[in-house]
Amino acid sequence: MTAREKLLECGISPSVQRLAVLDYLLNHRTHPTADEIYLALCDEIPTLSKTTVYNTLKLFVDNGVALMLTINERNVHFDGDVSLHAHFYCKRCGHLYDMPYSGKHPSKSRMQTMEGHTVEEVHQYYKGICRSCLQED
Amino acid sequence: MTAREKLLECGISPSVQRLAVLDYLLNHRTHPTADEIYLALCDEIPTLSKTTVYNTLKLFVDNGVALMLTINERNVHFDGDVSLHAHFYCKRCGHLYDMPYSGKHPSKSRMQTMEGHTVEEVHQYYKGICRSCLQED
DNA sequence: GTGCTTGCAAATCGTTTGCAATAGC
DNA sequence: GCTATTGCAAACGATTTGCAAGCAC
Repeated sequence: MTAREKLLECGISPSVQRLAVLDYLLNHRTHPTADEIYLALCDEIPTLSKTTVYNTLKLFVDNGVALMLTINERNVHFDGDVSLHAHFYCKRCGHLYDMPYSGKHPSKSRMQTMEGHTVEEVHQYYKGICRSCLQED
Repeated sequence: MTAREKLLECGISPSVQRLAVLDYLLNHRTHPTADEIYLALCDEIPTLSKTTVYNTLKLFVDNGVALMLTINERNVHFDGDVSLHAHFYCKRCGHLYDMPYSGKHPSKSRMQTMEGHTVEEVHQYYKGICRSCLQED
């Protein structure tokens, strides 16, 4: 499915800016911050503003097109892969790795109830020192 | 174990301010923010500064006395319960509930390796609408 | 009296807001 | 033309920093 089709499916009108942000998310599985996305797209769309990037990412998160990762307390990171998976955050270099999810998988129906609460999102992450940083020691 | 003993055990000198913050965390399982802790302790310790609360919480997190919860992208919350458990965050009221951890429990030895990374912390949380907010609908 | 701890004030910076300009049907 | 979208500039607010004063052994 193309980025354009994905947006149309969610009822989001595919403006140049929105397509560029979604394309970036789908082609760069680096869990970028809003700022990283903004800087990367500046060349391509010189008039792009950071506000639009923030607006667009919020729209994507609200519509289930992207995930908001709040692992790093300084910046929010975004993930275009909305499938159930975990992350590993390196305290030394700040890199975010994808990891398999190790918890109970929620039932097929997207909505699940736990202790009376309606669960809409499931998050799991690990923190530590990544293998790349460990090699440098 | 008293708060004082806990601090001594970790090699943290138990100042009035540090004891007050730890006491607050252990007696209020509400996952408070730095600001909430500051406001609550202002009466007790009129000279307390927010900087000291931030310094103290950082010290606690670095020494495994408290957990830093970055679920809410606006404020960091803190938890004096460092045992392995999950959280539920209500998108409507912002309340944080304790939940059982549903993933694989890490091995007894505190350090665990996953895909070559050294894991020091494991986090799991859910987001949705809590039972209290659901009743209001 | 030396080193750790505290606390004020200012700075930082990621993010949000207000609002006017623009684009697309 | 009307509505949705964009983007600038300013505001916001949680957290950090620099540094001087205070405390404790």
